[in-house]
Amino acid sequence: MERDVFSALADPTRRRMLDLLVRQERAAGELGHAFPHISQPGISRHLRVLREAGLVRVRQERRHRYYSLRSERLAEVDAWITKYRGFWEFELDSLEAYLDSKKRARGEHRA
Amino acid sequence: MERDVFSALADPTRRRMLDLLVRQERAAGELGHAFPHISQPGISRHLRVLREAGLVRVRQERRHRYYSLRSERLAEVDAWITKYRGFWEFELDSLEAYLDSKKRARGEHRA
DNA sequence: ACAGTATATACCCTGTCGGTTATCCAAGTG
DNA sequence: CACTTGGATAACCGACAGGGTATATACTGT
Repeated sequence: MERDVFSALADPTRRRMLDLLVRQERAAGELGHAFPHISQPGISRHLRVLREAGLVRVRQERRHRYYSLRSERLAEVDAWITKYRGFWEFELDSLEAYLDSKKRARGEHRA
Repeated sequence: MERDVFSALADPTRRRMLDLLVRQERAAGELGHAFPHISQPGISRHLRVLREAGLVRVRQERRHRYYSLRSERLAEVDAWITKYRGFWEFELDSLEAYLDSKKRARGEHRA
């Protein structure tokens, strides 16, 4: 338990699994069908990692185990990256300003 | 080259390095001082991973190599997580609505 | 040219990851 | 109860990640 969220997200298969869970919960087997090249135990272990990272929850109904997204941990990641958001907005602004100054320079040439 | 951003972010040391670069560029050695338990080559290799993931750029000046943040890739991660943002806002709304309905229920009891 | 500082690379070792097959368990069904 | 189905766990394996020490490279000042 208590596994690092970022390392859980490091694997592309697991990221795609989360993608599949955005709109609806899905049974483990259903998720598995999306990855025909991975064996059933492989799928099960990926799901375990996601569980241990707190990224999904499971609900048992009849014979099926339905996985669904848990928002909290993803929100943490979002919070982390928010620190940087201001930064790249600044960089893009700089680029824009640079291009803008160039354009203006050209304009002045012609004027 | 061309290394996966998510796996580069999977290591906590590398995340902290990025944190150190948010406000200013820093020389490799300067970054190293923040991690006294890791040897100089270890630091250098973490920086290489960040470089190969496109998360930082390097600039050589005199004897120093100054690392600074590159926004593009972080913006990609942000774009990825954006798909989920709506989701957890929905979940939080649901929670809020639930608590709200409870409060209202209590209110009705008293009323 | 030499010594010193800043950083990267080579090489090795160990632990973890992701995959596989075989097996187990739990739930539903005849 | 025996059988099937959905899914998790166990045991094993090759690849790789991340750490260390030793060494190479690059630039500076003398």
